[in-house]
Amino acid sequence: MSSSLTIYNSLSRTKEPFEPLHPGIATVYVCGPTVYGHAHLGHAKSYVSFDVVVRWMRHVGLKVKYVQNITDVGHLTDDADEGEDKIQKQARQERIEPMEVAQFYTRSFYEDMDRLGVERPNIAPTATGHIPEQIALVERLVETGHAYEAGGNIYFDVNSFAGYGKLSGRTDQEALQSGGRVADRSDKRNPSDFALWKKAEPGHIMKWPSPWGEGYPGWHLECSAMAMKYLGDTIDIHGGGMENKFPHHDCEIAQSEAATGKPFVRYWMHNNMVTVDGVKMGKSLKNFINLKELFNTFEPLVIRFFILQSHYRSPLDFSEAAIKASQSGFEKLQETYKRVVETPEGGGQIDVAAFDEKITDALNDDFNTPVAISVIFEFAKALNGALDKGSLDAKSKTGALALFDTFAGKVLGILKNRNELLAGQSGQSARTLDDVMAVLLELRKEARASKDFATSDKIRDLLLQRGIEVKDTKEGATWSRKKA
RNA sequence: GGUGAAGUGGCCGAGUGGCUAGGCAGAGGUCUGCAAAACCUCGUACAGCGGUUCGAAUCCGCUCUUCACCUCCA
Repeated sequence: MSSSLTIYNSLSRTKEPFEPLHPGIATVYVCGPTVYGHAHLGHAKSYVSFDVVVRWMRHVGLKVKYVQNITDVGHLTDDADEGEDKIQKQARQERIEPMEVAQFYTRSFYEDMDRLGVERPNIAPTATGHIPEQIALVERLVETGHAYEAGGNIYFDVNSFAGYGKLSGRTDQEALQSGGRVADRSDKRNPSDFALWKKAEPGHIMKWPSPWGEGYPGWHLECSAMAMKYLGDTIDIHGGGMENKFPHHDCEIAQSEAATGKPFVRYWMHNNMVTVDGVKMGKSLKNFINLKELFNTFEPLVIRFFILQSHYRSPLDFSEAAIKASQSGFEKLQETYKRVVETPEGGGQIDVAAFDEKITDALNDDFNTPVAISVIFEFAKALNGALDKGSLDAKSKTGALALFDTFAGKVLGILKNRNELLAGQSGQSARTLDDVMAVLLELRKEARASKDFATSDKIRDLLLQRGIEVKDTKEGATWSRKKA
């Protein structure tokens, strides 16, 4: 009947059937944000995408253990022995403690993700909270000869690990060395070697004692240490943004597999970037779209819907026109859902199962949310056709609502809360509003019955001016709040 | 230079050997007192040039263009 889950594995560059290491349980690690600024649209694309990944796996019956870190050690602006800690820099600019920066932006991040309907990970470990684990991993690598000390820093010896660069395809050491910038001033044996632990320079605030003196962990270390701590030496899925394939993820593979001798990750998943006018959006470029600002113009769920209308592995080009188009479609789906809820039971029918299967197939095919959404649109069209005839039978109505609740709601998270949709809000003021609206619509109905269209149109127009839209249907007039 | 990805109708955006993607915008129609909403109909798109094939947007080659990564970044 229905297909089973396949995932595009960045490591093999093919779609593979998903078979977790331990049947029925999926371990998932996704690179979290570095908390030194507010979240932007790029974060939204990544975490909304993986939110659907997790939600879908849970829907198909897997028990998912989802870990997403918070990077609160601000790594350097480059991998050489220069540059400033990003969080420390922000702290200096804001004249506050580095940890205050991290806490502030961590809260900000979750605020934004909550509004986007992104479910919280099961475990959200911080880098600063796992310094001992990171030190232990470095010690293990030093003991096994995969790492060495030089000038107070500990580096991973890339030549000690066969297959370094297998994820990014960057295995040509000659090419890796061609940059040459690092080689000039570093103690590294090989320019590709990367820092596991760095000695704290004078003035460096975020530092910890270690067997090698006061210092701080290298950029790539925390993910390996925390993923293995909470999910085991071999994890099922590791996700993150494409730009982290190299060097970050290749380094994670090297240091983890060198330490354990076991495969680190079974399925690598990488989401594509958000672009603005065709150019990548990034923190270092000035073109990033701050989510809090975007939420002033568009509902968070519209942003989520916009993101899911393209595939996670495709780049998403941001433009106001594109989001507005999504908004129209989004509202159309909410309206259809509302119509189904409110429709009387009668003779109309719809074959829900066929749509259900198509959506399931789409999501099983590497989480193809755009296709799933297109099927929901087809479903809505079929439903509206049936509803235009006046009713739905009990089975069709129940099935249709279940489809919406399951796929649009539980899995994709693009369905408004039913109460919000139906009444605007619940509670006494809403009931009062309903009563008042009923009176107005009754007056308008009487005016229309006596062909006093001047009055009936005036009621409609005045309401519309205040954002309340009146629609005449076969069952009488209905109203809804319309956004500006 | 190296490593990857991609170029689809007005816009966004799936698909990937033959069978309608979908959304938005636009045109016509049904319904309506008029609207709105909904529904129906309408676009013969796949960068270019060759090749493979009965058949290619989909495979192969070349060309052009774009983007990402190779320094922090979801």
